[in-house]
Amino acid sequence: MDSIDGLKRTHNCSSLTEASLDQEVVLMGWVLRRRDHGGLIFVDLRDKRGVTQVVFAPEVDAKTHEKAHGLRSEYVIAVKGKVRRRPEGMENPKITTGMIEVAAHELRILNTSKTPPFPLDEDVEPSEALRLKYRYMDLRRPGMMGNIIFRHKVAQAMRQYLNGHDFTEVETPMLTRSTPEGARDYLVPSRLNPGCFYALPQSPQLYKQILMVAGLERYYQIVRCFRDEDLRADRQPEFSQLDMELSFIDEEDIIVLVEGLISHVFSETLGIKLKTPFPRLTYMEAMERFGTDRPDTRFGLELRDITNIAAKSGVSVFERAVASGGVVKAINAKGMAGLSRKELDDLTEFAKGLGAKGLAWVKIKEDGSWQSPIAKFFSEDERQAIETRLGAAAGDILFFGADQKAVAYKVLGELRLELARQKGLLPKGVFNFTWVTDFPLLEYDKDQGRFVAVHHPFTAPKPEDIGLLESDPGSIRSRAYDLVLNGVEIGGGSIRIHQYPVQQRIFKALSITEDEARDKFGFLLEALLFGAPPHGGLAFGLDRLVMLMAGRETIRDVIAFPKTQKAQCLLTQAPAEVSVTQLAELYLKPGWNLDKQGG
RNA sequence: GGGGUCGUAGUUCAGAUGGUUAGAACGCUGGCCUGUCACGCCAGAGGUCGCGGGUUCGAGCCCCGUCGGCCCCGCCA
Repeated sequence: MDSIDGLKRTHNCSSLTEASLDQEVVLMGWVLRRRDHGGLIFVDLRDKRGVTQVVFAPEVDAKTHEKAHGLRSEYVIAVKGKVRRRPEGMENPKITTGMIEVAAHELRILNTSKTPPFPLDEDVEPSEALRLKYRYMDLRRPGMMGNIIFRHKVAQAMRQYLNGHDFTEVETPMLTRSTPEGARDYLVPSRLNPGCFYALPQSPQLYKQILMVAGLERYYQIVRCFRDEDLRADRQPEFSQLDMELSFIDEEDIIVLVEGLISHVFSETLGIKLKTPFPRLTYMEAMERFGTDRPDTRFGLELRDITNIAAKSGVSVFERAVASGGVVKAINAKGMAGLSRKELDDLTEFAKGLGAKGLAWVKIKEDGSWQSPIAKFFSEDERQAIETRLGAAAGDILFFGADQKAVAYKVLGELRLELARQKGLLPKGVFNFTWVTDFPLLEYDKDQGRFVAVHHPFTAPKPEDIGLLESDPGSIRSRAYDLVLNGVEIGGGSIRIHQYPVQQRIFKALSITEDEARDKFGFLLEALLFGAPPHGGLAFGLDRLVMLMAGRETIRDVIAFPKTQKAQCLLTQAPAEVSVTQLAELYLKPGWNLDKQGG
């Protein structure tokens, strides 16, 4: 093993071109591959930036050539040599440095490496468990390294834009208090306050509102948030938000600002010019046309309502659904009448898995007739009416969902996505943004027997709806807005309540008692009494945004050290048991791990 | 809490209906090779088939349990 002493790296492995011919250079990095021809040895040297071919030849330096025989994958080396043009016809157009090579006359082996647990070239994808255990090897792969660097660029572009718009970045506490509403908290016991716990923030919501009361006017923060809920491809227990809050603004100001921000980020990092303003949908429109509040607008297959036609048809499941207050929605899957019986059975199972009782379908045959288990129940007029409403033509297949609104929307909304996936209707490299506005402020929670906030309890109601707060809380619309990208919610926010009496009324509608409100949110309520300005904001899911921009399917690929679905870190083995002494200091009793403690 | 799927060599995978000694490719080790770039050629090593139990004359394959990765519902953003 050799020392780095006396050697200075002069270039990285992507920077050498024909402009550097005949220069003496020093490169340092990892051995990606060695092609040993006996008399001549090629090494692909990789560093953070790229790959450069190094040649070891006896006529350049016999000892160095001899030493290069011993190189193996992932050895860390430094080479000193001369940049030369590759012989005619030996260029490699696949790498940026493919026109040149470095003829090494000095080789230092700075470290050796065990044989990697999985190959670092990206032809075969190792299992995720292995990648996470050896994350440092996984991150060496150019794709993953690229993701991490790209994420940094996105964050920098965000900061650059906001710094230029009079925003101030402020850090808020990680050790905060647990509040009701929202997700389950991660708790941290307090040694100095026996029996008391901090909570890790689900978001800096209350702090950023307090900053507005403080008069900061424009705040942002790229901040870690924690939610102790079950994981998904796009959900980690800790995730990052670009969190923003502004004073003296309304919805329009925020939407315009965010469109500028996103456009700047896309332009700076991907070179893509986005078209603004982004399309907007109300929550109602989104639900009725796409069956979800986060519509993927990259393709059609929109939902249509045929409740009034189906109500009178002889199809008993339709009639029953309508009679019990439900709806009948339909999708026209254009040109998909070729779906096989097996495929239709699978789609039916898919629908049942989402709560549907079944999945009715109608194929429009070439002669215009209906092929369907339920065809016989419809009159000619009803068929006509349905075809007209759905724009149906020969070769189409229609799917129906008849149920309570929530179920019918969900089933057809998901079916729409599933059909799009199966038929390849989800183009890569297309970025369809949609604002969704006019969310309901409250929804009734059957389990708790009370209304709960759809967004959070500090969201302002629409002024024209506020009169309904006591009479019909479920119908009030809020001043909340979500930003959706390709069917993924990447941002959400609202105009907040800044007047004490309004906040009081909302708490009351949420069945939060005055005592409880004072106990849990007293500091905010009091702050509202000291000249709180009108304010509102928005938070972006940074991981999700970067994931979509990078064309990945899970946020784990854009997080350096993510956790598994069981919220474990395979690299560090966190979470882990702690000593009884540690527990005692925190006034916690051991013994809750019933399996291992034998009850 | 629930549903689905996967687990076989270092890696990615193949192993119909249960049947002799569990295979391939890449990687690894040794040898040869002066224009390769997924170098080539020759030889070789490498397996508790996730783990435990059961059925059977016989289990990688069947059954039960369990552990782990992933996807999804609920939950949550």
